[in-house]
Amino acid sequence: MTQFGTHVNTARRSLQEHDRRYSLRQVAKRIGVEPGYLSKIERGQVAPPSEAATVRLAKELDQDPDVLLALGGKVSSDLQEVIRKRPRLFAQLIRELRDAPDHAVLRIVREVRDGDW
Amino acid sequence: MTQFGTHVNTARRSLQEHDRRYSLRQVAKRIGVEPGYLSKIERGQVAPPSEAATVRLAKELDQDPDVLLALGGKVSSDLQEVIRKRPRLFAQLIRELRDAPDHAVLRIVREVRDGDW
DNA sequence: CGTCATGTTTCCTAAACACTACACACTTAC
DNA sequence: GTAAGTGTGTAGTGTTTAGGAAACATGACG
Repeated sequence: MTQFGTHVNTARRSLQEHDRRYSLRQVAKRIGVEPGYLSKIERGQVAPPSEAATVRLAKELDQDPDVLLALGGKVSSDLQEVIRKRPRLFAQLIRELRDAPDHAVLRIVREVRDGDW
Repeated sequence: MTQFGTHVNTARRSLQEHDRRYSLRQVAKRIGVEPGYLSKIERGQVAPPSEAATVRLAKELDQDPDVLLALGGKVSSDLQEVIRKRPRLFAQLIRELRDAPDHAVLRIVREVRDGDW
């Protein structure tokens, strides 16, 4: 289950092809972790990093933070906070939407965005 | 920030009034923790318990698990799983609904429940 | 009085989490 | 050919999580 590592490695190497500032060492330095640690992360030798480090990594590699967090088995803490503020409401909504097809959820997103409440 | 403890204590004592099977010790035994631990939980002397223990406690005290988890600063792992399976979609939806009034969210819940996709 | 049952206090800990430090081997650039 | 840069391996660290064990104090009951 190290989707996380391979995903990061692939993304980084793809950037590295055109820009040698995306070596493991340089990326590690920019996101503020030790090279050895990032190496192990990419090869799934350790668990995915903390939320904060994951988000920095996602930004650095131009990835969607929520997706990368998900690959790391996490959910963004700001989303969790939204749920925790109105647990009954959001729990019900999310469970209701668990098996809904993407397009149905998307339709709701658009509906809400066009703010007709 | 020990909303959790006082909430549990209040709920338990209110049950205890009419039914002495809801002493701290007996509840602790039924949910499978040591009395000393539950005591500390109720007085906020330790952090809220794990998700599993919180859910057992909620059921025992006839409380909504999602609400009690929220008071403990947690979000049910089954909800997290739903989000992690389609992170972009659900992240967008939840952020969109962050500031929506309850009745607007409820309307959507009903809409979805009446399954018109 | 003795013995339940109640809640509380103190002390301890095993496991998981999130990393750092540093030495190593190999390639590339000049 | 050496200096710089690349990725990797081994070992160890501090912190947090999630409790358990056992003794203690208090009150009610028969």
